[in-house]
Amino acid sequence: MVEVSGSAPSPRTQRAGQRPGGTGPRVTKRRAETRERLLAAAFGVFAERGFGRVGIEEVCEAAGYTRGAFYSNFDSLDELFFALYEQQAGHTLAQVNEALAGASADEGLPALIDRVVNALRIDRTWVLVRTDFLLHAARNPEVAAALIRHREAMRETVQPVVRDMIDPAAMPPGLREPQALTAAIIDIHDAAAAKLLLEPDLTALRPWLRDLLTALLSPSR
Amino acid sequence: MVEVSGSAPSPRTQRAGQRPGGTGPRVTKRRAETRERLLAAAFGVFAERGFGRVGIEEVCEAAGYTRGAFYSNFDSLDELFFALYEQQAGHTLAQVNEALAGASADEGLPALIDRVVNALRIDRTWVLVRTDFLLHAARNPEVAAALIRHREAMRETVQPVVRDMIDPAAMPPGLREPQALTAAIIDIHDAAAAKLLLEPDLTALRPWLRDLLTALLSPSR
DNA sequence: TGCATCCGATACATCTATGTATCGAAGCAG
DNA sequence: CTGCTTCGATACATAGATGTATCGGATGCA
Repeated sequence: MVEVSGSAPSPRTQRAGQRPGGTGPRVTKRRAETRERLLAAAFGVFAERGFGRVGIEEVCEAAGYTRGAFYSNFDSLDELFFALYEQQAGHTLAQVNEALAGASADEGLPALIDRVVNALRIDRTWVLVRTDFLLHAARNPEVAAALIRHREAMRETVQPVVRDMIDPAAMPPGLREPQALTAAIIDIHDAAAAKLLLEPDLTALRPWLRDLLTALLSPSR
Repeated sequence: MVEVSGSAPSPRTQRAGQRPGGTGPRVTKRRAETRERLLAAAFGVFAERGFGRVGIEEVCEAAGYTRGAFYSNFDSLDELFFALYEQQAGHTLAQVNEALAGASADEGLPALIDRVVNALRIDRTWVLVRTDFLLHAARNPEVAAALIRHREAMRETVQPVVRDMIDPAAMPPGLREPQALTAAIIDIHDAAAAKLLLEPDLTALRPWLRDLLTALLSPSR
Protein backbone atom coordinates (compact mmCIF):
# COMPACT_ATOMS: atom_id res chain seq x y z
CA MET A 1 0.00 0.00 0.00
CA VAL A 2 2.28 2.76 1.19
CA GLU A 3 5.99 2.75 0.58
CA VAL A 4 7.57 3.36 3.93
CA SER A 5 11.15 2.92 2.84
CA GLY A 6 11.00 6.64 2.86
CA SER A 7 14.10 8.71 2.68
CA ALA A 8 15.99 6.76 0.04
CA PRO A 9 16.88 8.84 -2.99
CA SER A 10 14.82 6.30 -4.91
CA PRO A 11 15.86 6.56 -8.53
CA ARG A 12 12.72 5.32 -10.16
CA THR A 13 13.28 3.89 -13.58
CA GLN A 14 16.57 2.29 -12.87
CA ARG A 15 16.86 1.03 -16.41
CA ALA A 16 20.59 0.48 -16.69
CA GLY A 17 21.95 2.95 -14.17
CA GLN A 18 23.98 2.38 -11.11
CA ARG A 19 27.55 1.78 -12.05
CA PRO A 20 28.92 -1.68 -11.19
CA GLY A 21 30.72 -0.77 -7.98
CA GLY A 22 27.47 -0.39 -6.11
CA THR A 23 27.83 3.36 -5.67
CA GLY A 24 24.63 5.31 -5.98
CA PRO A 25 23.09 6.64 -9.19
CA ARG A 26 25.53 8.40 -11.40
CA VAL A 27 23.98 11.73 -12.16
CA THR A 28 22.83 13.48 -9.04
CA LYS A 29 23.16 17.25 -9.19
CA ARG A 30 20.14 18.19 -11.21
CA ARG A 31 18.11 15.40 -9.66
CA ALA A 32 18.59 16.59 -6.10
CA GLU A 33 17.60 20.05 -7.17
CA THR A 34 14.30 19.05 -8.75
CA ARG A 35 13.49 16.71 -5.91
CA GLU A 36 13.96 19.59 -3.53
CA ARG A 37 11.81 21.93 -5.56
CA LEU A 38 9.10 19.32 -5.85
CA LEU A 39 9.04 18.91 -2.07
CA ALA A 40 8.97 22.63 -1.48
CA ALA A 41 6.15 23.09 -3.95
CA ALA A 42 4.23 20.20 -2.44
CA PHE A 43 4.49 21.81 0.97
CA GLY A 44 2.79 24.93 -0.26
CA VAL A 45 0.13 23.16 -2.24
CA PHE A 46 -0.69 20.68 0.51
CA ALA A 47 -1.01 23.47 3.02
CA GLU A 48 -3.28 25.46 0.79
CA ARG A 49 -5.59 22.78 -0.52
CA GLY A 50 -5.11 19.72 1.66
CA PHE A 51 -3.39 16.49 0.80
CA GLY A 52 -6.55 14.72 -0.23
CA ARG A 53 -7.52 17.35 -2.75
CA VAL A 54 -4.16 17.76 -4.40
CA GLY A 55 -3.23 16.08 -7.65
CA ILE A 56 0.18 15.20 -8.93
CA GLU A 57 0.02 17.67 -11.74
CA GLU A 58 -0.81 20.46 -9.33
CA VAL A 59 2.40 19.86 -7.43
CA CYS A 60 4.44 19.71 -10.62
CA GLU A 61 2.98 22.90 -11.93
CA ALA A 62 3.73 24.72 -8.69
CA ALA A 63 7.30 23.46 -8.86
CA GLY A 64 7.71 24.45 -12.49
CA TYR A 65 7.96 20.92 -13.82
CA THR A 66 5.73 18.49 -15.63
CA ARG A 67 4.61 15.07 -14.48
CA GLY A 68 7.64 13.50 -16.09
CA ALA A 69 9.84 14.97 -13.39
CA PHE A 70 7.52 13.72 -10.70
CA TYR A 71 7.39 10.13 -11.86
CA SER A 72 11.12 10.16 -12.24
CA ASN A 73 11.51 10.99 -8.55
CA PHE A 74 8.55 9.43 -6.79
CA ASP A 75 6.19 6.55 -7.24
CA SER A 76 3.11 8.17 -5.80
CA LEU A 77 1.81 11.18 -3.95
CA ASP A 78 1.84 9.10 -0.79
CA GLU A 79 5.55 8.59 -1.11
CA LEU A 80 6.19 12.26 -1.71
CA PHE A 81 4.03 13.18 1.26
CA PHE A 82 6.00 10.83 3.44
CA ALA A 83 9.32 12.24 2.31
CA LEU A 84 8.04 15.73 2.89
CA TYR A 85 6.97 14.94 6.41
CA GLU A 86 10.28 13.36 7.30
CA GLN A 87 12.14 16.34 5.97
CA GLN A 88 10.07 18.86 7.89
CA ALA A 89 9.89 16.83 11.07
CA GLY A 90 13.65 16.51 11.04
CA HIS A 91 13.92 20.22 10.65
CA THR A 92 11.62 20.81 13.60
CA LEU A 93 13.50 18.40 15.78
CA ALA A 94 16.77 20.14 15.04
CA GLN A 95 15.18 23.43 15.92
CA VAL A 96 14.01 22.19 19.30
CA ASN A 97 17.39 20.68 19.95
CA GLU A 98 19.02 23.99 19.34
CA ALA A 99 16.56 25.90 21.48
CA LEU A 100 17.05 23.58 24.42
CA ALA A 101 20.79 23.24 24.04
CA GLY A 102 21.81 25.86 26.55
CA ALA A 103 19.31 24.93 29.25
CA SER A 104 20.70 24.60 32.73
CA ALA A 105 19.05 23.84 36.02
CA ASP A 106 20.04 27.25 37.36
CA GLU A 107 17.64 29.11 35.16
CA GLY A 108 14.57 28.11 37.06
CA LEU A 109 11.27 26.90 35.78
CA PRO A 110 9.86 30.09 34.28
CA ALA A 111 12.95 30.49 32.16
CA LEU A 112 12.61 26.94 30.92
CA ILE A 113 9.00 27.49 30.04
CA ASP A 114 9.91 30.61 28.15
CA ARG A 115 12.56 28.67 26.37
CA VAL A 116 10.11 26.00 25.32
CA VAL A 117 7.43 28.45 24.33
CA ASN A 118 9.82 30.43 22.20
CA ALA A 119 11.09 27.30 20.52
CA LEU A 120 7.60 26.78 19.16
CA ARG A 121 7.45 26.62 15.43
CA ILE A 122 4.50 28.88 14.87
CA ASP A 123 4.03 28.20 11.24
CA ARG A 124 0.42 27.75 10.32
CA THR A 125 1.22 26.09 7.04
CA TRP A 126 3.29 23.51 8.84
CA VAL A 127 0.48 22.79 11.26
CA LEU A 128 -1.88 22.32 8.36
CA VAL A 129 0.41 19.86 6.64
CA ARG A 130 1.28 18.07 9.85
CA THR A 131 -2.36 17.58 10.79
CA ASP A 132 -3.09 16.28 7.33
CA PHE A 133 -0.26 13.86 7.81
CA LEU A 134 -1.60 12.85 11.20
CA LEU A 135 -4.91 11.93 9.62
CA HIS A 136 -3.10 10.13 6.87
CA ALA A 137 -1.20 8.15 9.50
CA ALA A 138 -4.36 7.43 11.44
CA ARG A 139 -5.60 5.53 8.40
CA ASN A 140 -2.33 3.82 7.45
CA PRO A 141 -0.68 1.77 10.17
CA GLU A 142 2.74 1.83 8.51
CA VAL A 143 2.69 5.58 8.28
CA ALA A 144 1.50 5.74 11.85
CA ALA A 145 4.53 3.75 12.93
CA ALA A 146 6.83 6.33 11.39
CA LEU A 147 4.92 9.16 13.01
CA ILE A 148 5.11 7.52 16.40
CA ARG A 149 8.81 6.98 15.90
CA HIS A 150 9.26 10.65 15.34
CA ARG A 151 7.26 11.56 18.40
CA GLU A 152 9.50 9.30 20.41
CA ALA A 153 12.56 11.06 19.08
CA MET A 154 11.07 14.36 20.08
CA ARG A 155 10.33 13.10 23.55
CA GLU A 156 13.84 11.82 23.96
CA THR A 157 15.15 15.21 23.03
CA VAL A 158 13.04 17.07 25.51
CA GLN A 159 13.06 14.59 28.36
CA PRO A 160 16.56 15.21 29.77
CA VAL A 161 15.79 18.87 30.17
CA VAL A 162 12.54 18.11 31.94
CA ARG A 163 14.23 15.60 34.18
CA ASP A 164 16.85 18.13 35.22
CA MET A 165 14.50 20.97 35.85
CA ILE A 166 11.50 19.46 37.54
CA ASP A 167 11.00 17.87 40.89
CA PRO A 168 8.89 14.74 40.36
CA ALA A 169 7.55 14.89 43.87
CA ALA A 170 5.90 18.19 43.11
CA MET A 171 4.00 16.71 40.20
CA PRO A 172 0.54 15.25 40.50
CA PRO A 173 0.08 11.50 40.49
CA GLY A 174 0.29 10.04 37.02
CA LEU A 175 2.79 12.63 35.89
CA ARG A 176 5.64 11.83 38.24
CA GLU A 177 7.53 9.75 35.74
CA PRO A 178 9.62 12.06 33.56
CA GLN A 179 8.46 9.98 30.63
CA ALA A 180 4.80 10.66 31.20
CA LEU A 181 5.37 14.27 32.09
CA THR A 182 7.40 14.98 29.00
CA ALA A 183 4.82 13.29 26.85
CA ALA A 184 2.13 15.43 28.42
CA ILE A 185 4.11 18.58 27.72
CA ILE A 186 4.46 17.64 24.10
CA ASP A 187 0.78 16.85 23.89
CA ILE A 188 -0.01 20.26 25.26
CA HIS A 189 2.27 21.79 22.72
CA ASP A 190 0.37 19.95 20.02
CA ALA A 191 -2.91 21.21 21.38
CA ALA A 192 -1.57 24.73 21.25
CA ALA A 193 -0.50 24.26 17.67
CA ALA A 194 -3.93 22.94 16.75
CA LYS A 195 -5.43 26.19 17.95
CA LEU A 196 -3.62 27.90 15.10
CA LEU A 197 -5.95 26.20 12.69
CA LEU A 198 -9.02 28.07 13.83
CA GLU A 199 -7.46 31.17 15.27
CA PRO A 200 -4.52 32.29 13.18
CA ASP A 201 -3.74 35.07 15.61
CA LEU A 202 -0.49 33.87 17.04
CA THR A 203 -0.09 36.63 19.58
CA ALA A 204 -2.65 34.84 21.72
CA LEU A 205 -0.96 31.51 21.30
CA ARG A 206 2.24 31.92 23.27
CA PRO A 207 0.53 33.27 26.39
CA TRP A 208 -1.98 30.45 26.25
CA LEU A 209 0.76 27.89 26.14
CA ARG A 210 2.75 29.61 28.84
CA ASP A 211 -0.24 29.75 31.16
CA LEU A 212 -1.07 26.13 30.68
CA LEU A 213 2.46 24.90 31.17
CA THR A 214 2.88 27.08 34.19
CA ALA A 215 -0.31 25.75 35.68
CA LEU A 216 0.81 22.23 35.05
CA LEU A 217 4.39 22.50 36.24
CA SER A 218 4.43 24.97 39.07
CA PRO A 219 4.56 23.23 42.43
CA SER A 220 3.30 26.29 44.25
CA ARG A 221 0.67 28.77 43.26
CA MET B 1 -17.89 28.68 -2.32
CA VAL B 2 -19.41 26.74 0.55
CA GLU B 3 -23.08 26.90 1.38
CA VAL B 4 -23.21 27.73 5.04
CA SER B 5 -26.93 28.01 5.30
CA GLY B 6 -26.50 24.51 6.52
CA SER B 7 -29.29 22.79 8.26
CA ALA B 8 -32.09 23.71 5.90
CA PRO B 9 -33.82 20.66 4.44
CA SER B 10 -32.80 22.11 1.08
CA PRO B 11 -35.07 20.51 -1.49
CA ARG B 12 -32.87 20.80 -4.52
CA THR B 13 -34.74 20.85 -7.75
CA GLN B 14 -37.70 22.77 -6.49
CA ARG B 15 -39.44 22.47 -9.83
CA ALA B 16 -42.99 23.12 -8.84
CA GLY B 17 -43.09 21.92 -5.26
CA GLN B 18 -43.96 23.82 -2.17
CA ARG B 19 -47.64 24.27 -1.96
CA PRO B 20 -48.87 27.89 -2.11
CA GLY B 21 -49.37 28.42 1.59
CA GLY B 22 -45.64 28.57 2.19
CA THR B 23 -45.54 25.31 4.12
CA GLY B 24 -42.53 23.14 3.36
CA PRO B 25 -42.22 20.59 0.56
CA ARG B 26 -45.14 18.25 0.33
CA VAL B 27 -43.62 14.80 0.36
CA THR B 28 -41.25 14.33 3.23
CA LYS B 29 -41.30 10.84 4.67
CA ARG B 30 -39.14 9.02 2.18
CA ARG B 31 -36.94 12.03 1.68
CA ALA B 32 -36.03 12.33 5.34
CA GLU B 33 -35.20 8.66 5.37
CA THR B 34 -32.78 8.78 2.47
CA ARG B 35 -31.20 11.95 3.71
CA GLU B 36 -30.56 10.24 6.99
CA ARG B 37 -29.12 7.17 5.38
CA LEU B 38 -26.89 9.27 3.17
CA LEU B 39 -25.54 11.07 6.20
CA ALA B 40 -24.97 7.85 8.09
CA ALA B 41 -23.19 6.29 5.14
CA ALA B 42 -21.08 9.40 4.65
CA PHE B 43 -20.01 9.23 8.27
CA GLY B 44 -18.62 5.76 7.79
CA VAL B 45 -16.97 6.45 4.46
CA PHE B 46 -15.43 9.73 5.58
CA ALA B 47 -14.02 8.08 8.67
CA GLU B 48 -12.56 5.23 6.70
CA ARG B 49 -11.07 7.05 3.75
CA GLY B 50 -10.97 10.72 4.61
CA PHE B 51 -13.13 13.51 3.28
CA GLY B 52 -10.68 14.52 0.60
CA ARG B 53 -10.47 11.07 -0.91
CA VAL B 54 -14.18 10.32 -0.96
CA GLY B 55 -16.32 10.72 -4.03
CA ILE B 56 -20.03 11.30 -4.23
CA GLU B 57 -20.69 7.94 -5.79
CA GLU B 58 -18.86 6.21 -2.96
CA VAL B 59 -21.20 7.71 -0.42
CA CYS B 60 -24.24 6.79 -2.44
CA GLU B 61 -23.11 3.23 -2.91
CA ALA B 62 -22.50 2.83 0.81
CA ALA B 63 -25.98 4.16 1.48
CA GLY B 64 -27.58 1.92 -1.10
CA TYR B 65 -28.56 4.69 -3.49
CA THR B 66 -27.33 6.11 -6.74
CA ARG B 67 -26.14 9.63 -7.40
CA GLY B 68 -29.65 10.69 -8.28
CA ALA B 69 -30.61 10.48 -4.64
CA PHE B 70 -27.61 12.51 -3.65
CA TYR B 71 -28.17 15.39 -6.03
CA SER B 72 -31.77 15.45 -5.00
CA ASN B 73 -30.76 16.10 -1.40
CA PHE B 74 -27.49 18.01 -1.56
CA ASP B 75 -25.67 20.32 -3.89
CA SER B 76 -22.17 19.16 -3.15
CA LEU B 77 -20.08 16.99 -0.89
CA ASP B 78 -19.11 20.10 1.03
CA GLU B 79 -22.73 20.71 1.88
CA LEU B 80 -23.26 17.14 2.98
CA PHE B 81 -20.12 17.27 5.09
CA PHE B 82 -21.33 20.40 6.76
CA ALA B 83 -24.73 18.92 7.52
CA LEU B 84 -23.06 15.81 8.87
CA TYR B 85 -20.88 17.81 11.20
CA GLU B 86 -23.76 19.85 12.54
CA GLN B 87 -25.73 16.72 13.20
CA GLN B 88 -22.96 14.97 15.06
CA ALA B 89 -21.79 18.03 16.92
CA GLY B 90 -25.32 18.58 18.12
CA HIS B 91 -25.46 15.04 19.28
CA THR B 92 -22.22 15.45 21.20
CA LEU B 93 -23.39 18.64 22.81
CA ALA B 94 -26.57 16.99 24.00
CA GLN B 95 -24.53 14.16 25.44
CA VAL B 96 -22.34 16.52 27.43
CA ASN B 97 -25.37 18.39 28.60
CA GLU B 98 -26.88 15.23 29.93
CA ALA B 99 -23.69 14.09 31.61
CA LEU B 100 -23.29 17.38 33.40
CA ALA B 101 -26.93 17.83 34.27
CA GLY B 102 -26.81 16.46 37.76
CA ALA B 103 -23.60 18.15 38.83
CA SER B 104 -23.68 19.89 42.17
CA ALA B 105 -21.03 21.72 44.11
CA ASP B 106 -21.25 19.16 46.91
CA GLU B 107 -19.67 16.44 44.89
CA GLY B 108 -16.20 17.84 45.05
CA LEU B 109 -13.65 18.24 42.33
CA PRO B 110 -12.63 14.62 41.77
CA ALA B 111 -16.21 13.66 41.19
CA LEU B 112 -16.61 16.44 38.67
CA ILE B 113 -13.51 15.35 36.84
CA ASP B 114 -14.79 11.80 36.72
CA ARG B 115 -18.04 13.10 35.41
CA VAL B 116 -16.32 15.01 32.64
CA VAL B 117 -13.99 12.17 31.77
CA ASN B 118 -16.83 9.71 31.54
CA ALA B 119 -18.84 12.05 29.38
CA LEU B 120 -16.11 11.74 26.78
CA ARG B 121 -17.29 10.47 23.47
CA ILE B 122 -14.56 7.96 22.81
CA ASP B 123 -15.45 7.17 19.29
CA ARG B 124 -12.44 6.99 17.05
CA THR B 125 -14.48 7.34 13.90
CA TRP B 126 -15.95 10.55 15.19
CA VAL B 127 -12.51 11.93 15.99
CA LEU B 128 -11.39 11.10 12.48
CA VAL B 129 -14.32 12.87 10.93
CA ARG B 130 -14.11 15.80 13.29
CA THR B 131 -10.43 16.35 12.60
CA ASP B 132 -11.08 16.20 8.90
CA PHE B 133 -13.72 18.83 9.41
CA LEU B 134 -11.34 20.95 11.42
CA LEU B 135 -8.88 20.96 8.55
CA HIS B 136 -11.68 21.69 6.17
CA ALA B 137 -12.66 24.65 8.34
CA ALA B 138 -9.08 25.83 8.58
CA ARG B 139 -9.15 26.33 4.83
CA ASN B 140 -12.66 27.79 4.54
CA PRO B 141 -13.36 30.84 6.67
CA GLU B 142 -17.12 30.40 6.50
CA VAL B 143 -16.91 26.85 7.70
CA ALA B 144 -14.51 27.97 10.39
CA ALA B 145 -17.09 30.43 11.64
CA ALA B 146 -19.59 27.64 12.12
CA LEU B 147 -17.04 25.49 13.88
CA ILE B 148 -16.12 28.32 16.23
CA ARG B 149 -19.78 28.88 16.91
CA HIS B 150 -20.15 25.31 17.97
CA ARG B 151 -17.12 25.49 20.24
CA GLU B 152 -18.68 28.50 21.88
CA ALA B 153 -21.87 26.59 22.50
CA MET B 154 -19.89 23.80 24.08
CA ARG B 155 -18.06 26.23 26.30
CA GLU B 156 -21.30 27.85 27.40
CA THR B 157 -22.62 24.46 28.35
CA VAL B 158 -19.63 23.53 30.43
CA GLN B 159 -18.83 26.89 31.93
CA PRO B 160 -21.55 27.12 34.63
CA VAL B 161 -20.42 23.83 36.07
CA VAL B 162 -16.82 24.95 36.15
CA ARG B 163 -17.80 28.23 37.70
CA ASP B 164 -19.70 26.50 40.48
CA MET B 165 -17.08 23.95 41.29
CA ILE B 166 -13.80 25.78 41.10
CA ASP B 167 -12.28 28.49 43.16
CA PRO B 168 -10.71 30.99 40.77
CA ALA B 169 -8.21 32.11 43.38
CA ALA B 170 -6.70 28.65 43.40
CA MET B 171 -6.08 28.76 39.69
CA PRO B 172 -2.84 29.95 38.18
CA PRO B 173 -2.67 33.37 36.56
CA GLY B 174 -4.17 33.41 33.12
CA LEU B 175 -6.73 30.79 34.00
CA ARG B 176 -8.61 32.64 36.72
CA GLU B 177 -11.41 33.75 34.44
CA PRO B 178 -13.96 30.93 34.18
CA GLN B 179 -14.08 31.66 30.49
CA ALA B 180 -10.40 30.98 29.95
CA LEU B 181 -10.36 28.03 32.29
CA THR B 182 -13.30 26.36 30.62
CA ALA B 183 -11.76 26.90 27.22
CA ALA B 184 -8.55 25.33 28.43
CA ILE B 185 -10.41 22.32 29.74
CA ILE B 186 -12.10 21.83 26.41
CA ASP B 187 -8.80 22.22 24.62
CA ILE B 188 -7.31 19.53 26.81
CA HIS B 189 -10.24 17.33 26.02
CA ASP B 190 -9.55 17.84 22.34
CA ALA B 191 -5.92 16.98 22.83
CA ALA B 192 -6.95 13.77 24.52
CA ALA B 193 -9.25 12.92 21.66
CA ALA B 194 -6.49 13.55 19.16
CA LYS B 195 -4.42 10.90 20.88
CA LEU B 196 -6.98 8.36 19.74
CA LEU B 197 -5.78 8.86 16.21
CA LEU B 198 -2.38 7.35 16.80
CA GLU B 199 -3.06 5.13 19.76
CA PRO B 200 -6.47 3.54 19.45
CA ASP B 201 -6.14 1.97 22.88
CA LEU B 202 -8.76 3.82 24.78
CA THR B 203 -8.05 2.28 28.14
CA ALA B 204 -5.03 4.57 28.39
CA LEU B 205 -7.02 7.59 27.38
CA ARG B 206 -9.27 8.19 30.33
CA PRO B 207 -6.48 7.99 32.92
CA TRP B 208 -4.39 10.36 30.84
CA LEU B 209 -7.19 12.89 30.73
CA ARG B 210 -7.97 12.46 34.40
CA ASP B 211 -4.36 13.01 35.37
CA LEU B 212 -4.01 16.10 33.30
CA LEU B 213 -7.22 17.68 34.49
CA THR B 214 -6.39 16.85 38.07
CA ALA B 215 -2.98 18.40 37.70
CA LEU B 216 -4.50 21.49 36.22
CA LEU B 217 -7.40 21.97 38.60
CA SER B 218 -6.26 20.75 41.98
CA PRO B 219 -5.32 23.63 44.24
CA SER B 220 -3.29 21.39 46.49
CA ARG B 221 -1.04 18.53 45.60
C1' DT C 1 -59.12 4.82 -5.65
C1' DG C 2 -57.29 8.19 -8.71
C1' DC C 3 -54.26 11.82 -9.57
C1' DA C 4 -50.85 15.36 -9.16
C1' DT C 5 -46.45 15.68 -7.43
C1' DC C 6 -42.04 14.39 -6.01
C1' DC C 7 -38.16 11.21 -5.51
C1' DG C 8 -34.48 8.70 -7.05
C1' DA C 9 -32.54 5.60 -11.04
C1' DT C 10 -30.55 5.70 -15.55
C1' DA C 11 -27.99 7.40 -19.33
C1' DC C 12 -25.18 10.80 -21.37
C1' DA C 13 -21.69 14.35 -21.97
C1' DT C 14 -17.79 16.47 -19.91
C1' DC C 15 -13.82 17.10 -17.38
C1' DT C 16 -9.93 15.77 -14.77
C1' DA C 17 -6.35 12.74 -13.03
C1' DT C 18 -3.37 8.88 -13.61
C1' DG C 19 0.28 6.05 -15.58
C1' DT C 20 3.23 4.74 -19.36
C1' DA C 21 5.96 4.90 -23.51
C1' DT C 22 8.95 7.60 -26.01
C1' DC C 23 12.24 11.17 -27.24
C1' DG C 24 15.23 15.25 -27.16
C1' DA C 25 18.46 17.45 -24.16
C1' DA C 26 21.42 17.98 -20.31
C1' DG C 27 25.18 16.09 -17.54
C1' DC C 28 29.24 13.42 -16.52
C1' DA C 29 33.42 10.18 -17.66
C1' DG C 30 37.16 9.41 -20.20
C1' DC D 1 35.38 16.83 -27.22
C1' DT D 2 32.89 12.59 -27.65
C1' DG D 3 29.86 9.25 -26.44
C1' DC D 4 26.99 7.17 -23.05
C1' DT D 5 23.75 7.56 -19.39
C1' DT D 6 20.02 9.80 -17.09
C1' DC D 7 16.59 13.39 -16.54
C1' DG D 8 12.44 15.37 -17.47
C1' DA D 9 8.99 16.94 -21.35
C1' DT D 10 5.51 15.34 -24.50
C1' DA D 11 1.89 12.56 -26.19
C1' DC D 12 -1.25 8.92 -25.63
C1' DA D 13 -4.34 5.66 -23.55
C1' DT D 14 -7.29 4.78 -19.77
C1' DA D 15 -9.97 5.28 -15.83
C1' DG D 16 -12.87 7.74 -12.64
C1' DA D 17 -15.63 11.51 -11.04
C1' DT D 18 -18.96 15.17 -11.82
C1' DG D 19 -23.24 17.33 -13.24
C1' DT D 20 -27.49 17.31 -15.94
C1' DA D 21 -31.50 15.79 -18.43
C1' DT D 22 -34.94 12.55 -18.46
C1' DC D 23 -38.10 8.92 -17.05
C1' DG D 24 -40.63 5.40 -14.38
C1' DG D 25 -42.34 4.37 -9.99
C1' DA D 26 -43.52 5.68 -5.30
C1' DT D 27 -46.16 8.81 -2.25
C1' DG D 28 -49.50 11.56 -0.21
C1' DC D 29 -53.95 13.96 -0.74
C1' DA D 30 -58.79 14.38 -2.09
